[in-house]
Amino acid sequence: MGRGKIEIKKIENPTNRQVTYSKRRVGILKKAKELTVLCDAQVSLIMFSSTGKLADYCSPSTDIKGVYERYQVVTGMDLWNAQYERMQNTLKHLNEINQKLRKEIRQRKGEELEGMEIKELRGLEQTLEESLRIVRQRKYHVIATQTDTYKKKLKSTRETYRALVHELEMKDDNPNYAFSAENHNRVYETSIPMVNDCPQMFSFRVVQPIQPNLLGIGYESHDLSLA
Amino acid sequence: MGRGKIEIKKIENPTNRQVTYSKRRVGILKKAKELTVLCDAQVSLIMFSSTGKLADYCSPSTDIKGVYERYQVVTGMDLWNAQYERMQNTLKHLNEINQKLRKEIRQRKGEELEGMEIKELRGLEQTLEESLRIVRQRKYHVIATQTDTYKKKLKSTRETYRALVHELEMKDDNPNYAFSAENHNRVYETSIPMVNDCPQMFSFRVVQPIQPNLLGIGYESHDLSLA
DNA sequence: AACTATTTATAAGA
DNA sequence: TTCTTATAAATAGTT
Repeated sequence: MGRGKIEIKKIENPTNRQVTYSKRRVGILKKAKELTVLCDAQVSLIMFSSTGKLADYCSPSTDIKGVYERYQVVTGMDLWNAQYERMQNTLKHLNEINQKLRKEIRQRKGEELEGMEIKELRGLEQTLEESLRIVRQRKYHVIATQTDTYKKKLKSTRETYRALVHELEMKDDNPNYAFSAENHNRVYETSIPMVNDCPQMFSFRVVQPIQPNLLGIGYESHDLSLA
Repeated sequence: MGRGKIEIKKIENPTNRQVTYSKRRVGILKKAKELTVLCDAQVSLIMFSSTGKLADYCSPSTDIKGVYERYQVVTGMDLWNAQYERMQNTLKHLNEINQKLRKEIRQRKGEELEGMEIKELRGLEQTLEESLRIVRQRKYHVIATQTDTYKKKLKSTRETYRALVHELEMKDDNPNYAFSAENHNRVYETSIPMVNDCPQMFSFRVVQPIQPNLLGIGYESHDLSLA
């Protein structure tokens, strides 16, 4: 429909192609609109030119999303539902695991024991005894290790101190007195924080804290609710 | 372009509308194909007639999903990604929570204590002691309740028995002896299962089972790995 | 579904 | 790009 008939194949001249695209784009958009109005149809038309420019039309009775959803329903083609459902299932599965884990923790805490048989209660008691044994053992191990470390540090500090005192006595008549005094002071500064670092080391058998939940991370009441 | 010019407004006659739709549908599909070939464009055309019938075309260089995704990218319009990302985040969040729960359980079991300070270890020890106390208390409560129940049943059975023996003596000379004997037997049959139902009731202080994990549901090693 | 008079779209040129 | 215009193509009304 023009001055001459054209063959329907790619227009190689880019300028020509672009011009034809512009003209025909207007034409097809007009056709889409007319079809919508005349025939009460729903039409979605999306075009990308060879240069990547977008042009689109959608009947006013719907929108792109609506058209694609309807398309999915009619064709049975699956554009997103498979992935969506897969995620939904994973979510459900994760939630179930979550519930089981919480229940296990609650029972280990001694909550929610109502439904348990004697046999189960004895099993739970036993696992708790075992856990307690392991934790105590670990505690004593850590205490022993730390005590040992601090003893060594203390001994080393004492030796350094003695050496410096000795040095000081040797240089008592020396004019460089100030230099030795500096070292002297530094020894005391170094040893003080060692004691403050772990005050409970010297009282671990005396009093147990009264509050039940003094544990750090992992034992506070996390905000575990879902958004 | 026909015998007469028509106004672009809805064709009220349904037959006429359907005929026009059929003709124009063919026309616009042809236009879409020509545009694809001539101008090297990507075109997606989806139409629903007023009766709901679907007709569509898509350039062979792509597919519906591809066009749709490209459309999203170019327009910045968000059709599915928001929901998708929201789910992705929820999934991630749930996984993190599960990891924390697992860690708490492991620590309560006495595993993974390597990184813990003395203070934390003492807190854990304390909570385990408290849990153990509660579980024991509960166990004794259940045992006491059950023992009580069985004592009462036993007593009631004994009384029934005595009453029947009494009845038997009273009717000793009676010709209906067979009837009384039946009742007599039934009393024994009823009392036997009561003892078998709960054999551990009479031995709960004697021996603790050797296996550490005799607990029922909630304490087996669940398969908690994700699919 | 086919025909065809007419309208509409558009290729080529300006 | 836009306008013009000759011509091809689409299609409304008819059969």
